Amino acid sequence: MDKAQISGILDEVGTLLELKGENPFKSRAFHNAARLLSGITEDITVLVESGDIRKIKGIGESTAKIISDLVLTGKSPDHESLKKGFPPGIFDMMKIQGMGPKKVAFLYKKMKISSVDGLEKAAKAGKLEKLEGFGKKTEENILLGIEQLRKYSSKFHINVAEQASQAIFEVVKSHTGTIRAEIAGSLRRRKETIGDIDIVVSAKPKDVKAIMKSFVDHPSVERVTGEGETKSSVVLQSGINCDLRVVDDAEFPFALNYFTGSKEHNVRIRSLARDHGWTLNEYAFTALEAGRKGPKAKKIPVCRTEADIYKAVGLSYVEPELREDTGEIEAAASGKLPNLVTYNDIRGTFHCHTNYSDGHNTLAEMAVGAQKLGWEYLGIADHSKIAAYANGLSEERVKKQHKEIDTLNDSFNDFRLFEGTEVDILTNGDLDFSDKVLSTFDYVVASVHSNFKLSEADMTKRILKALKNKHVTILGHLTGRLLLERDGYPLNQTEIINAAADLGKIIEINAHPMRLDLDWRMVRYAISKGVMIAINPDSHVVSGLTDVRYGVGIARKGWCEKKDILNTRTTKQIESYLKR
DNA sequence: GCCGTTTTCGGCCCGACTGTTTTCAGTCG
Repeated sequence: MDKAQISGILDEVGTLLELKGENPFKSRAFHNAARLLSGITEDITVLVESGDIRKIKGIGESTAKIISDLVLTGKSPDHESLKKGFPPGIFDMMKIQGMGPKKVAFLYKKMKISSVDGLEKAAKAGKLEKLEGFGKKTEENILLGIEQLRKYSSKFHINVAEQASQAIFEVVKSHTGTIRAEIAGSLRRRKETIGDIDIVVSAKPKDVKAIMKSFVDHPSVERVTGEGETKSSVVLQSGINCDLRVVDDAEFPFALNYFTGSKEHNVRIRSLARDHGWTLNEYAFTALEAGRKGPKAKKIPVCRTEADIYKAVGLSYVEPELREDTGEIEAAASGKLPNLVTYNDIRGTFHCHTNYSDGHNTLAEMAVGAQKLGWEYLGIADHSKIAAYANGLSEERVKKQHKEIDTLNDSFNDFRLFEGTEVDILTNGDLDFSDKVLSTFDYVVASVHSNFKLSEADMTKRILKALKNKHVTILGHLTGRLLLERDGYPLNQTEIINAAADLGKIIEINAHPMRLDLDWRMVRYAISKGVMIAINPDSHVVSGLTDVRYGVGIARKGWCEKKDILNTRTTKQIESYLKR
C-alpha cells in the first residue's frame, strides 16, 4: 500500500471520529498525520521497518500503529472497526456545502440516510424541515449544495480561477472607498488548483457598504450566498465561490495573512504568537489575559504589513507560495528560506514550438518576442517526424530549420537561439530520430505523445530506455500523478527521477496550462536527489507569446532554489552544459 | 491523539455567518 493510500485512510479515520462525535482534537490528530505523511519523501516501508516513523513530530503511538498495519498487512483493524459504524456513502454527504459531521451523523441515525441520493430524496419530500435543528432554509440549502456538488465536484485550475477573479477584483480594488485590496487564499499561494477565490479589502467603516454592494452586484456574480457586515460570499458564473472580506486598514495585514493561509500555516503562526504571550486573529495581535500560562507577554509591535507580522513572531517574511507548513516555519526561524525563483529570473526557455510544427509564430517572431521579455536565449524544440498531428519535422526540414536558426543567430548580439527538438518516445522506448540526426541538435527533449494506455511498468520501462539515450538532455513533460484522470499516464516517478539522477538528465515536470496540476512533492524529491528540473509553467501568461506555450521555465515561485532551475542560468552556462 | 528547557496533565487557533433558536450549535475557512 502506498503513501497516498495510507494518507487517505488516516483522513478517513479522522472523519469517522468526527462523525462519532469524538474529541475534535483527536480527529484532528489523524487528519494531521495524513497531511504529514503525504508530505514525506522517504520510503514509507523503510520508515515503518526502522521505527523512524515515530520520529516524525505529530505521528504518535496510535497513528503509527495504523500506518504500520497498513504497510505490513494492507489492513488496519482500527480503521476496519470504525468503518463498521458508517456506510461509505456518508463520505460523499460530507462533501455537500453546509453538511458537516454533526448533521450527517444525525441524519444517518435518525433517518437512516446514508448517501447523497438518499439525502436528496428526503429533502425533496420535505422530510428534513420537520427535524429538530433543521428547517425550510436548511433543506433548500442542502438541495442547492447537492446541485453544486454535482456540477462542480472538482477544484478549478489556477488559470481558470485567475481569469474568473480578474474583473470582480478590479471593480472592488478601484472602488473609491477601497484603501488596500489583495487576492488572498490559495490563488495567492499559487496552488495548482483553487477551491475558491478570497478577496481582502481595507476601507473606512462608512465605505464598507458601498464596496460590498459593488461586489455582490457585479455582472459576473451568479448568486449571492451570504452577505454580512464584513463578509459577503457569491458564486461566480464560472461556478467558483468568491468571498470578499472588508476590514479596517490597520487590520489589513492580519486579514490578508489570515485569509491567505494555508490553514496549517496559520495554526503554526498562532502558536508562535502564543509563545510571545499574544493571541493572533484576522484583525490583530492581542495580549493574552493575565493569569494564563505562558511567558510574560512582550510588547506588541505595530504591524503595517505582513512582513511586520512575521517579524513580530521571530520569522523572516514567508512568501505566500511557501505557506503550507511543509518546513517553511522552521526555515524562516533559522534564516534558511530558499531564494525563490521569480519571473524576472527566467533567462530563456527550452521547450518552444514554432510554425515549423504546431506553433503559431515564425522563428524570427519567437526570437523577437523572447528578446522583448529580456531573455538571453530561446530553445527551439519542434516536434519530430512521427508527430503527424503536429506537423512534425522530417530530417530534411530539420536541416532547413537549422540553417535558418544559424542565419538568425548571426544577426544577434546578446541573444541566441538553441537548436533543439522534441523527439517522440516511441512505444518501445526508441526515439523518433536516429542517433546521427539527434547528434546535430544542441539539445534533445524526449517526450511521450502516444500510446498512453500502457501499464505503469511498461510506461516506466519505455521512458527509462529513452532516458538512457546519450543524446537526450531533457525528459519532456513528465506528468504528475494528479493528471491521471485527464490525459496523464501512469509511471513510476521515483524510479525515473532516480535514473535521471544517475544519468545527469534534466526532467521537465508537468506540461500544459490547460491540464496543469503540478505535484510539488515530486519536485522536491527530484531536487533532493540532485536532479536538475525545469518546471513547465503557464507560459501563456508569462510570455505573452502565443508560441512559448511549452516554455520549460519557472513561471511561478516554489519550494525551489534558483540554483535548481536550469532556466535561471546564463547563456554561457547553458552552452557549456549542453556541450557536456 | 499528540505534545512538553516551564508541563506526563492540560492544553490544543479563532471568529463570522447561518439558521435555528430566544442564547446557541454547526459549519466554514
